Amino acid sequence: MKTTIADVAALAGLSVVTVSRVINGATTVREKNRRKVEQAIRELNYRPSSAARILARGKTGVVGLLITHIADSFINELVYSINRILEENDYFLALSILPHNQSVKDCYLFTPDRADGIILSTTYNERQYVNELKSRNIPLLLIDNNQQYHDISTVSVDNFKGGYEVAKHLIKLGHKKIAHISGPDTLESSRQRKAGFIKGLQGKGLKPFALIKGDYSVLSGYKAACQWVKKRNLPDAVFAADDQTAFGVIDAFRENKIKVPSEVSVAGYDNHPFARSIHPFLTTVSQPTEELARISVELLLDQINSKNKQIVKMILKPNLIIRQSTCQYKNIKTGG
Amino acid sequence: MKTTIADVAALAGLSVVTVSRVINGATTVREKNRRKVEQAIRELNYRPSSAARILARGKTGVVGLLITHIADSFINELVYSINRILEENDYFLALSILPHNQSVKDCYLFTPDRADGIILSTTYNERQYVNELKSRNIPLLLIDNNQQYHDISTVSVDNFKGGYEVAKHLIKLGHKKIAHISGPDTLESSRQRKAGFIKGLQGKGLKPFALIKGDYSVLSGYKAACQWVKKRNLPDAVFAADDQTAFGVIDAFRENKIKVPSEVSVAGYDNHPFARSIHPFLTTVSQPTEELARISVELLLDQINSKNKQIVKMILKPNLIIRQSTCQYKNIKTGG
DNA sequence: AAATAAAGTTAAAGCGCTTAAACATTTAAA
DNA sequence: TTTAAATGTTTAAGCGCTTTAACTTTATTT
Repeated sequence: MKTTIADVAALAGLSVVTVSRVINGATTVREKNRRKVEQAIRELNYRPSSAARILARGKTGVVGLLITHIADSFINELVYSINRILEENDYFLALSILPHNQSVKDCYLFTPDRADGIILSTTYNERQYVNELKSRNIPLLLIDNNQQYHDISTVSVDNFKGGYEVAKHLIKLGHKKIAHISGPDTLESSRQRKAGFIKGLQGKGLKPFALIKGDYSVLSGYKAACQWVKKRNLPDAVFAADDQTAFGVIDAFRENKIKVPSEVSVAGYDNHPFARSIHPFLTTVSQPTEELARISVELLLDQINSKNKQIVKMILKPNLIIRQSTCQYKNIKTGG
Repeated sequence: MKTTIADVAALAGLSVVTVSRVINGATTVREKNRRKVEQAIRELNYRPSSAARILARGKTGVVGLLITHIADSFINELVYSINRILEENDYFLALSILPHNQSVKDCYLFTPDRADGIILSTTYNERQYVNELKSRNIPLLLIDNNQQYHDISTVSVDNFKGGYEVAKHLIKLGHKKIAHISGPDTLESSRQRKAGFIKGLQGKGLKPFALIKGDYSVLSGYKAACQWVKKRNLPDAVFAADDQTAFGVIDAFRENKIKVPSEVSVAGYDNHPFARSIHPFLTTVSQPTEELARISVELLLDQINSKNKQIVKMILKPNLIIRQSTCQYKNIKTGG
């Protein structure tokens, strides 16, 4: 009932070994016979059983990507890039979702013989997850998280630098009263962006106008901005720890007839797709997703193929994208 | 080097068959021996090879979910729900991404022995994808797409009804000049929402104030609203085909000092997470994700286990969620 | 203590493929 | 034609597990 390699061999009038050679790209097969085999495969709509191949070869040809959340534009791009780059290298991508509070051990990718290596991307619990995955003894790479205490390779983007660059940009525009709405303190990315921002100000002898604790949400930005409006004490510029927060800030200012950027400049972080469609177009920081994906995949494949087993910690540079939501300081405050 | 079931048997002082029985939950093992086996498994950190099991049993215990895009709040919830429900049924979820313009045949899940059944969720090319997947002769279910011409089971949400309900709601509030900004005509969901909306108006003898073609984006809503403002001819209410479009509409109105909802009511579709954080909170239509996931999984598992091979076409009802962006008609137009 | 039921064991086959070895057949080069 | 190189074939083992069958040991009943 199930067509096997033997069926193909029979139809092609050749041996199973020859068919296997064709499938696996051996060069020792005459062109004419290769054609016969390919024809038979097509006629029978044959595809080799992955389980049998994995068992026989001792490797899967699969890289697993373990992520904790998917509805996030950054992760989305990352997944696409990783998928494409793996394809270029004749590997498959298997994606696995790790719901909150669930052990890695309960997930698809944890079972042996599903993947030759795993890329982990998580914003929390990374220590537990890494330890659990390490117990599987499989090549592992942590992406977008440069925790230093793990003996595994890591590729991430420099959030400190991102925050620093935003500060530099806003200062250069002449702003002095610069506020920051951070993300959750539990996230390394958030802590780094804030630290970079503060450092950037310090370099020019400035202190933050305010440091508000947010949570990477529209609402947290909205509320922070409302507070400033209420106190009639507006900053010259706001650096929101992510674009969603920035959207909330802009929203609140507009509701209160405070013009962005002429009265207050606003910058975000992430280069969310909306950043190009909301008004005004948002000044933000974009992460080099493509590069992040390529480097991660290459490092992991090297590890899988034992080309290079060294632990690598790589930190990529983010890019400041200047759009319409930030402009030169003008001192025409109305609401302040 | 690799620990196998034989190693476990040796350490436990029992036979391989007994170990296999414990692993597979057979009831014919004495409690004492079961403990021994479990202890040995723990000591050796043993997990059976999935490839070997699949090969031996002829089934994978995996359900594949094939999706075309992930950064979408609806899909996100759906994936989580499906994952959880599969878990309850002792199945694993394997997720596979299908990039634009790529054949299903190139993706992870298409290879034999990766999954016992596949759930497909796509907003385009569904005919091609379904045909390619059918050639694999594997239980298949199409989710959120009630195309009638496929001989496969389908579970979807009634977009027509959703559009109809929004129309009814807006009419009940006293609005007469009701506009619609649709999604792409290539999407069934968009066509249905529009059709339901028009039908809803017709029932009360109304015609759409305008039917604008959008594309499920913030910008398309923004532009449509700007046009109305420019012509100084505002609708009483706007039904945007999705929440993102609605966000754009609200954005444009606010920029032009037109109050939502007191001057124009705005309704969206999808119950996007932002719908609860943007101001005003958005009246929208939510889809019964949990139910969608549960029914789909159950139907597919029935098919896999040959309990029920019938083709089922199920259409679930959406829920209108009334928030702050729609209100009673007041005739206080300023911009019209 | 004998009879019966329950729990384990050994042996063997098989899932579908890859890979190596030894040998046989073509084909191309000398 | 002879020889060597290139292709194929057959045979066999093995990847790690499940499952069945036949049989043995251990526990439970009467």
